[in-house]
Amino acid sequence: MSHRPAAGGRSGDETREGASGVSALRDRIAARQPLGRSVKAALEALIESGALPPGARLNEVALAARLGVSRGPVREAARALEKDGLVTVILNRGAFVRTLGLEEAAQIYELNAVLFGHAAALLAERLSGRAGAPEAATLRETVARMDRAVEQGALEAFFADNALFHRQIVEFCGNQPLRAVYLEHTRKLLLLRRRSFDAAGNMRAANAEHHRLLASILAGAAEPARRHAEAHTRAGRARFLAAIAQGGAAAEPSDTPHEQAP
Amino acid sequence: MSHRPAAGGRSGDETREGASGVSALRDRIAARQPLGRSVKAALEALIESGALPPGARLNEVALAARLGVSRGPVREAARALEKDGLVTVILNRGAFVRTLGLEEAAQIYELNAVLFGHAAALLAERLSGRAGAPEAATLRETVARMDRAVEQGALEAFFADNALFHRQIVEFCGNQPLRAVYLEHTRKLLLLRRRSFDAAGNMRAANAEHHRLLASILAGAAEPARRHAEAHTRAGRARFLAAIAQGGAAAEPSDTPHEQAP
DNA sequence: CCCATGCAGGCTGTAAACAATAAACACCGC
DNA sequence: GCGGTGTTTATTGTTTACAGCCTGCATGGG
Repeated sequence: MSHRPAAGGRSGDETREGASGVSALRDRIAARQPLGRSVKAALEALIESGALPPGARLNEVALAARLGVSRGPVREAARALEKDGLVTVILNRGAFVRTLGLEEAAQIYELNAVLFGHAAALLAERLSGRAGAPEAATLRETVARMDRAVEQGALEAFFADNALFHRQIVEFCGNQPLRAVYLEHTRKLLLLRRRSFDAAGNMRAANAEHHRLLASILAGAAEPARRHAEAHTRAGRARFLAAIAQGGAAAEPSDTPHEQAP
Repeated sequence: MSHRPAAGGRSGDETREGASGVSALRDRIAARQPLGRSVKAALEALIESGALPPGARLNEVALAARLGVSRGPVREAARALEKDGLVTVILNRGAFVRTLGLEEAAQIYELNAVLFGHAAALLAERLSGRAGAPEAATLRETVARMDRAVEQGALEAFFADNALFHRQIVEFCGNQPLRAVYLEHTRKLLLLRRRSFDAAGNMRAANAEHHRLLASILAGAAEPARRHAEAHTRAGRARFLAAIAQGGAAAEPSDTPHEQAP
């Protein structure tokens, strides 16, 4: 089939090439998904990296030019980000990177505590009596890796496995909508705050909480697992708020020198 | 300001008018919001009314013509609906109205039970010691209206106030993200199942549960309120599953004569 | 010196054209 | 008759163009 001039994808027709850095998107990533999807990922990266700080406006034409696509996919991505809660769009004004207020962040932690707690309880029930289940082994491995990271003071590694541990629990609990909601809100927290809160000292405490939680889950004790999971999340909130209080780099919309929504 | 030819909005330039029924959208609704928003609402109405049954495909050009707008806003609305979980889009194939499987519906009920339970607990704490709070009065009124509806066998009225009661509780609990998630998933359940499950007999039972729940909340008893709210939601799930089991009109994707995704 | 008004520019909202994919159909060889 | 293949057609993905809105600045009046 398709004995057409082969077209060679769409890499050839872009004569006005490298306008700037992030480009080169069209050529590789567009492989098997709508462009809007790739653009959304690119925008998320820009937000995470701080290139688009909270309060900044997403200029459609500028971003389109920068990514080497037209405004359509950029618009689509912006609306998707709005649904994800990362930006807010105002009629005829455009999309702005949201600033996560302290109040809202605290509420998200509260929500996450309930969700994570229930996931832990569900998982404990699922694993009850099946200590040899593959999920159990996986969780044990993850915690073991975190132990090593703590010993070595490897912050990045700990962060990664910490996120993985939480993800695995909500994954294994079996409730898909719960998993989706939890991950969505966790990502919101991660993207919109500067992740400078978890000092090395807190790493030890957090890991100890992980051990207690995992023990309850593996013992099949649903309610203790729920309590430990909730307590762990609320402890995370406390760490976050404490870091903010002592002049942490986050939340307050006043320190963004960029244009921002009224 | 704005002493321009007054333009009269954008109602004048559409000479090729009434293509079909649902139209007339552009002229009125577009008042102060992007068209995509209005289109999304229109599509939701079409889904709820059954004009777009589960499994049906959303033809962009057809819908655009029918609503009297171009494909852009329709696309935007379709993507928004995907984020809401009402449709799934497949690359180069389009958007299809989702069919809510029994499994997933049950999981959503489970999630909602936890969320609603926590909302009730939070609200109980908030109202603890403040029996005269305006929220308390509002809730009492809603339940009173439901009492009357039950006596008169007014199903529609009961449904409306039932939804309102739940909405008020998550509203008053003070946690905005929790409220958003709960309402989103509740709407998903409402839109994707034929709401034929709640027979008149169940109405009485549900209302009794409302009374118990409200009593706990007003008494400031957080944990009992949580238990009642969870039980109420799970009872709703049981009613739903029972209705399905006895040949209810829902869920199974096999009975949709329309084209559907593979 | 301060404030309101008029004006210009940039940017978004919407529409319509263009390109490419995927499904459906008809045709051909076996 | 049947499976495979080439072609057609409808529909989506993307780009480009146009119209209106909002904002910022300059200008004139109080």
